[in-house]
Amino acid sequence: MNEQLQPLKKQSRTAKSTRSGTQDDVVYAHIFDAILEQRLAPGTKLSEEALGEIFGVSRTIIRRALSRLAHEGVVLLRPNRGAVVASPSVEEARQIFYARRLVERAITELAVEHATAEQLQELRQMVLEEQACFSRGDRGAGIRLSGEFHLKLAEAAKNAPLVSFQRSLVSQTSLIIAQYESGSRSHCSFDEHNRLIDAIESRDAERAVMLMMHHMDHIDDKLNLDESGASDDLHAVFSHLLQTKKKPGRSSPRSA
Amino acid sequence: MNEQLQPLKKQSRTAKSTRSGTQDDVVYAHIFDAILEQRLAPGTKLSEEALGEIFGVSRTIIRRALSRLAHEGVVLLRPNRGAVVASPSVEEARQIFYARRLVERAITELAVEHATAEQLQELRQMVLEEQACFSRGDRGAGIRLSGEFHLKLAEAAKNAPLVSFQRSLVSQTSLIIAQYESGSRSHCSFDEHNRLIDAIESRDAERAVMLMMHHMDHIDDKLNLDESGASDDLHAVFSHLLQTKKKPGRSSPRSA
DNA sequence: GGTCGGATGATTGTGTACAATATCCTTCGC
DNA sequence: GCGAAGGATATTGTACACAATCATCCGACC
Repeated sequence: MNEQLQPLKKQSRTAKSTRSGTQDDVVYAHIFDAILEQRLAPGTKLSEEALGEIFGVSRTIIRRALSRLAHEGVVLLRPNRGAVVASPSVEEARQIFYARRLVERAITELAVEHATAEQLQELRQMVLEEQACFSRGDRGAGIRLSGEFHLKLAEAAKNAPLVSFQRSLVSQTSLIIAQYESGSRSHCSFDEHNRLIDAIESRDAERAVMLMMHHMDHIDDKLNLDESGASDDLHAVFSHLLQTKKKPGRSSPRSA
Repeated sequence: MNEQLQPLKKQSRTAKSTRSGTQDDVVYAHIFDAILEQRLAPGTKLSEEALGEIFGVSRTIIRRALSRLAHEGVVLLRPNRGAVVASPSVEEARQIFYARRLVERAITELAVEHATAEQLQELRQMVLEEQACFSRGDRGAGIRLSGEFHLKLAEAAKNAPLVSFQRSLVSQTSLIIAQYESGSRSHCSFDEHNRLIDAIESRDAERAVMLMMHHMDHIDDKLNLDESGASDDLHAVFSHLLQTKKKPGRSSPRSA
């Protein structure tokens, strides 16, 4: 399973800008990208020693990176049993999407208020890159860039706590998309992203929020959360045999 | 400055239930409590070696605990320069309160929908404890318990990402209260908490949300964020001399 | 006299060794 | 043949030692 990760020492790659230069940022970014681009499947065990050897650093660094990833929810850290790539359940996915609608709405409103011309320009640039990825057939990078678009939008909202939360939500959303996406391609249709930028640029909060909410609808419409293929939760698999059934009860804060 | 922390090995104290028993949880909880109860003032340097000696563990454990605290925003981790207790600026406080209104609204709606009788009972119990603390004059523990009330409410909402975010927001809010609170006492008036539980118990979402929003109003009304006493930001201190002034522009999502 | 520069001390960053725990396989008993 | 108990192996948890970096202080130079 080691070949799925980039060898090492190539920090000029797509992996996040490696701002402060400290080693664990590089490791963090690489594993992060690998998970989001689905080069690491959900449930894969992340051995500290193996990762350390791959990246040429000690377990100390790996451990820190895994800790950060765990805090963001893309890695599950089981005490004394090591780390695995997270595999969100359907219920967890629902909770994440609920939170995401909430945050995206607020971010959109704030972005309409605070986004600078420069930031809007950067957003347009990101949409172009995203489009290029999908047309190139690089699905993994497309999912990742699509997520980074939403993260960039959060930065334009100028609210640090929301940015931090959004980072966690976007990461997990990407994981969910990678896991539950049904057949149809063209995920975050870049067209929607572009129209969203238009609305923000014209400072039309109402329209921007509407577009964002529809965008969210389209994302989870493409997922088949209702009939998840395989599950490792025995109770969920055999739930139809149990007497105390739980209703799915889709709860989306669209009316809020 | 070492005497401000509890000696060690007293994990049956008020510090969080110490669930998994691992050492760093204990250390984390103790430092966390110390900060929230204002036994550690904002800006205080948190030396790894000193903390390690106090708690009788190695720097490895301390480092992990500090890392977690930094992720929650109550500790600032400066590369190569050590950790300090966070001291949120006025602008950061505003952003935190904005996010908190957003989250508290959603949590209240979800709690009305999902809170069990048992959870409501636990909430009432917490209000009693909180009340006891304030009447006993233990201001620090009062602030902390008041925060834990809001955290417990988040758990009743049954949305894991929101709980996690709320934990971070509540921690930082406590820090802000400890830092900016103006004269008047009786912070989170327990009465408001009680009425909130009533509304949730009667499944009256509209009233519960209204009470929660008023509760938020009362909290930041008690803070003097507009005329912060001292600041370490020179630009902020002498902003009236600068030509390009920034308007404060209070932005609260009350109309959302 | 003030400021720049270098040496010194302290503190954090990283690697590694050892201990504790979980997992897996073998073996024993039923 | 199946299940359970025990040990062997591998992996994580913790402590510690060394390297790198930063803050401070003192002296020299302008």
